[in-house]
Amino acid sequence: MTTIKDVANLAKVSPSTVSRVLANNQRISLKTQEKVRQAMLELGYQPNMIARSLIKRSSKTLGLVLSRSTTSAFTNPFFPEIIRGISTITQKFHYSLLLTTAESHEEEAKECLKMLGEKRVDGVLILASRVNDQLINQLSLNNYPFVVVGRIPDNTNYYSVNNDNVAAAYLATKHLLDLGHQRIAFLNGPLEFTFCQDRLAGYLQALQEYNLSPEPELIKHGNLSQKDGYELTEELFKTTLRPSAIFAIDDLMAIGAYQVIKNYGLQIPSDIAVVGFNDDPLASIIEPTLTTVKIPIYEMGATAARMIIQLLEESNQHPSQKILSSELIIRESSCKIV
Amino acid sequence: MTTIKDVANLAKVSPSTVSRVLANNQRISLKTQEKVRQAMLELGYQPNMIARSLIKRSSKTLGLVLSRSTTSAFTNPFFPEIIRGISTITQKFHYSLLLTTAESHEEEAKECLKMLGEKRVDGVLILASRVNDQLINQLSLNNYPFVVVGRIPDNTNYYSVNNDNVAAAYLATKHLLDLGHQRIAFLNGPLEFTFCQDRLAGYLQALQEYNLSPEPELIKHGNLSQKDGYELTEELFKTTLRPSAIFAIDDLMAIGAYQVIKNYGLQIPSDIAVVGFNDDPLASIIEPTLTTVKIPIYEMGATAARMIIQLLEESNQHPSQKILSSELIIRESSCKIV
DNA sequence: TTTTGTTATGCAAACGTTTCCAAATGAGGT
DNA sequence: ACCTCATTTGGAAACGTTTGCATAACAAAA
Repeated sequence: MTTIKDVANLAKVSPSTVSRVLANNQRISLKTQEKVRQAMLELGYQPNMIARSLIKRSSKTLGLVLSRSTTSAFTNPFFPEIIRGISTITQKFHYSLLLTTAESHEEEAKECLKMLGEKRVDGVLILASRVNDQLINQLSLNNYPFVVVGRIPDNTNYYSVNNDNVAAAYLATKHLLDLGHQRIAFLNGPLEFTFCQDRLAGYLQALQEYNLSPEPELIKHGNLSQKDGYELTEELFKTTLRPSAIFAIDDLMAIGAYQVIKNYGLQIPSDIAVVGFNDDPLASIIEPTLTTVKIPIYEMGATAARMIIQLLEESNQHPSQKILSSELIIRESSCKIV
Repeated sequence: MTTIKDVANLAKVSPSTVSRVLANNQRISLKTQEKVRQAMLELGYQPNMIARSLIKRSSKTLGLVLSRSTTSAFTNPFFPEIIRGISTITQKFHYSLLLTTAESHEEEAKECLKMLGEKRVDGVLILASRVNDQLINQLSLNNYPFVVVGRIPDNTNYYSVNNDNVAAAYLATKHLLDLGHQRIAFLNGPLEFTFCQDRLAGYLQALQEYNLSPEPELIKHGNLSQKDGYELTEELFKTTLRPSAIFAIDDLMAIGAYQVIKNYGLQIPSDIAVVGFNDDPLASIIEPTLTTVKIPIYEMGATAARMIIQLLEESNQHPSQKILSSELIIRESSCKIV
């Protein structure tokens, strides 16, 4: 391996000088700079980041743990997109990204704390927060730098990036109300996730604005899967009065609803309108194409990454919450019934 | 930060002893082991992996670069699945995974060599190999440990994991031939990818077995996208004699073909049968459901990870190629015409 | 020439581990 | 009690950097 000493020897200077050239230190004469650069080139020198990390007490690495449970990340386009957003920024700022997967939330927390404790990463990005998240507590207890993608309940005193779940769900519901629908079912996910709470809030807010009182039998909870979308819709269809529209908290659930609706020989949107969430690639391919809310996933990842890097590099930061806005994409599944 | 010295002080032993307890060295008396463990617990000690990496000359980290161009990784389920496979194994063997994204193949190569040169990672996993891959040459030139997921042209003298592309494409084509199809179009990807070459080979092999000579106008090349699937199928439909079946090298292309077929008012599979590749979640949702080849993506990732870890930890390894078999999943798009 | 001041460079310590080698400890045999 | 030998422990160097401090080099002022 070629080290800084080899370069120093070849350039006939001390290692310190080489180090300073590496750091673009101004107090090195142009002559020596040139000499050193030449030597580095000649030897194909690349600094050892491990050694640098040790003395700098910073690995210049961010941690990301993908939990299987987190919004069923693995079948979801969420996952690759957010990584792309994060990665673009980390690269731009010469950071690395350490990735771990976990099968459960407990494991996710464990991995997170381990990465930080072992000094492998300088900070972590947390995806999708829950109502009573021990991990968040532990992180702030240890003063570990972190940014969460999602909303943290109650306490706003953290760094976070989120999309406007309340507003988006409100808009989606309003869209259905404006089409004349009165009985709008809501297929929700587990309430332990704050985004599920928020989208429910948006849904309720829209109903209220139209002076409709929410009907408990129209609000169902399940996992964010096609299967649960299917089953919950079947339940809905067994109620006395069927809904005329379904708002699903995830496109996959909407797909599940599609299947039940078709099984019943009903037409979308004339018999039942459907709106999803996430703008899964599926949404524009399935028939009829699915109206859905498009979240700026890439941007959220990028923003979160920028935020934590800033937090790591500038001392005078204080907690901030960023909210990015989503967009309702209207497609066939909720077009006007002519 | 609590270091090994703090533990040593508290346990009234030397740092060396603590280190040995950490490494489960047998030559430490049970008494001291107990003392040290107690002290570690009390202080909540976690070893600094950076320091360890420096002296051990190993970061216990694997590198993975996802290139945008690589099989259009980002819209593809390939990407999350292979990461899951890799990550499961890295965790099991106490390795980490360093992830980078790149927008082009050149950038991918650059990032790869950088991670290795800077000693951030001990070895890398390369996805989807190309016909004339400079990266592979550079890696082996530098004696960097790597495993490729895919097939390397010509030279077999590397570590690799692949699925049985030739056999799988052969089987898929044969399946169509057995259904009585004679004019089977093949929507292929860029021939610079070895997997495209291999699947073409399988297709040709099946034709040959049925004494059919391949017709150039039935073999089209494009990118692995829905858009190109659409456009290539439109081209196909302008030929004198339309194909009676389409074999697409990727499900997304098959979806593109679906749209053209439907635009022409034709029925799948009665007018035209379609077979895809990859078993994208879409395949089982789209109507009619799509016959496709299911690749053991997770297993490929896991196998590749196991392979490189073995290569890193055991000195007496020599290059080996593993081939995992795929499975043809027959669905509505190619069922028997009754 | 000497002094002063600035600028460029080198020395050595430090980061938190691991591991070689030597020393201390203790048990068993005389 | 002493010696031998095996076992357990500690001291110190090493990994490849960065950086505070000191000094060398040199130009400008006296």
